[in-house]
Amino acid sequence: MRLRVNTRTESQTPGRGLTRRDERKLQTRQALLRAALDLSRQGGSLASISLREVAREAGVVPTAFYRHFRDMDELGLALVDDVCLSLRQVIREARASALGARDVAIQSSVRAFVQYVLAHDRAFEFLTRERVGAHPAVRQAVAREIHYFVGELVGDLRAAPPFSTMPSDDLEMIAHLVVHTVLNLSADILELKPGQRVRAHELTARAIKQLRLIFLGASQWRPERGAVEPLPV
Amino acid sequence: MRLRVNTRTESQTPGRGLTRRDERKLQTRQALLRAALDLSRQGGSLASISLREVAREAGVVPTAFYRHFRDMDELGLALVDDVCLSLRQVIREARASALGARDVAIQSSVRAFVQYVLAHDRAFEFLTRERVGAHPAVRQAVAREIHYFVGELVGDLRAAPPFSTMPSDDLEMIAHLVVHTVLNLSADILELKPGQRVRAHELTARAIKQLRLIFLGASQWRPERGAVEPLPV
DNA sequence: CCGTTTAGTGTACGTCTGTGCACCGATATG
DNA sequence: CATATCGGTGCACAGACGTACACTAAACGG
Repeated sequence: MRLRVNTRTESQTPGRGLTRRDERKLQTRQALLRAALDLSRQGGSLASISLREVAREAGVVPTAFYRHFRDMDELGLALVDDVCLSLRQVIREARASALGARDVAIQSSVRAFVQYVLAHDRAFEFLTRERVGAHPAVRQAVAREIHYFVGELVGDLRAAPPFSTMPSDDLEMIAHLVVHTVLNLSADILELKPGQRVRAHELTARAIKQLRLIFLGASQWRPERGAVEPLPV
Repeated sequence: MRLRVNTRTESQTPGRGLTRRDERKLQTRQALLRAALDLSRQGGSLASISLREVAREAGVVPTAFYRHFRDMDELGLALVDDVCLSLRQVIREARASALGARDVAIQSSVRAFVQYVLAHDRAFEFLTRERVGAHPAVRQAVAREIHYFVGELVGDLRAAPPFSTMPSDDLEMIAHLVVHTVLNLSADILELKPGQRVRAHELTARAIKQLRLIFLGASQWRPERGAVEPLPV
């Protein structure tokens, strides 16, 4: 049963816009993506859910799946793109507000981040899981996204006093550490059952301390001593 | 076709020893565990392999599986125990040798760790993956193991000068950061294709720097400034 | 020695899976 | 307005899955 919305041939998006068919197609495509996201949440991972389940959840017959994706692998990649796209927006805002005074900024932006994680829990859960999940291509896509994000943080840091004179290697090393500390916080928080807000606060407090410690170390960091000899083996 | 090894009724393990049956059983039990480990490696995760696959790989008929485990979930838990047991030994040695001079110890013990990871790649790969895998019980088991390990590191650190006077909270916060930095290194290295030793060295060097930075921060850490106010929300 | 126990076998089932194919009907297009 | 396009449907199939059951034979304990 499908409602006929409008019989008039109105092309609300004049020249380059989507046709009604394209619009419909995009709609079920996103229904499939959403279904996969939801199922992979309760099912544990992408690898443990089936094409048929996804189609069923999306309200579509199994074979219709192929009009959008070749297989579950391809859907996985699309899902990474989709999730990361909507997340970048959100992260960019957080970054923007974190460029103030150092010490107080750590606390406030970590808290903002935690709020983002809780608000977009399905997305973060998906990423943390598929980062080490079964599909190599999906893993790489997530890794690329994280790398990209580390790069952005490097850019941000370079603007601040202690980092402006630092070699790129060291800067990236620090950004990498920061990002993974935060991702780790995210994973820990998402592991909690819905009721445990107290525990979430403990975890957040710990992460804040960890970041403070990292920035404390960074302020004392002397690049030249950081040289590491090659492996003797 | 099975060889009859010995017709004599010899009880080589006199009183408390295993009977021949128990011995046989334990043997196929470990064949099942090994099969699951191998398959979960190439298949991507425990969740994406089947009971039948495991049985096949172990060289037994599917229904024989039930003589050892109720289902794949239970095997997963057993596998965590098994893998962690054999790993603790190895880690304990690494810990023991890391209690020397601080700065040089970081470098050498990280390198030792990397060697351990490469030598026990199947085990580490399994743990990194199932840490955020599909089975909640398995996830918790891995988390418990990591927590246990953090505790051990706390004990080690307490022996050294800058940490002996530090509150337990802060000490645990630092140990947690160290452990996860190292786990992260492990995950990154295992993601590499077999041929990329150069890249492995880069990753190791970065992790060494990160740990140096952490310990640098730790040496400057003032506990009283670390207080974090409760969430306003 | 003889009866009991039990790890592993073989067969059999119902269910679910991915996917090929022919088809429909709404939409787009010349 | 006639025609071509194409997202979604329905059916069919072979194969893999988990698991129940009856069974065999080797090792056990009295």
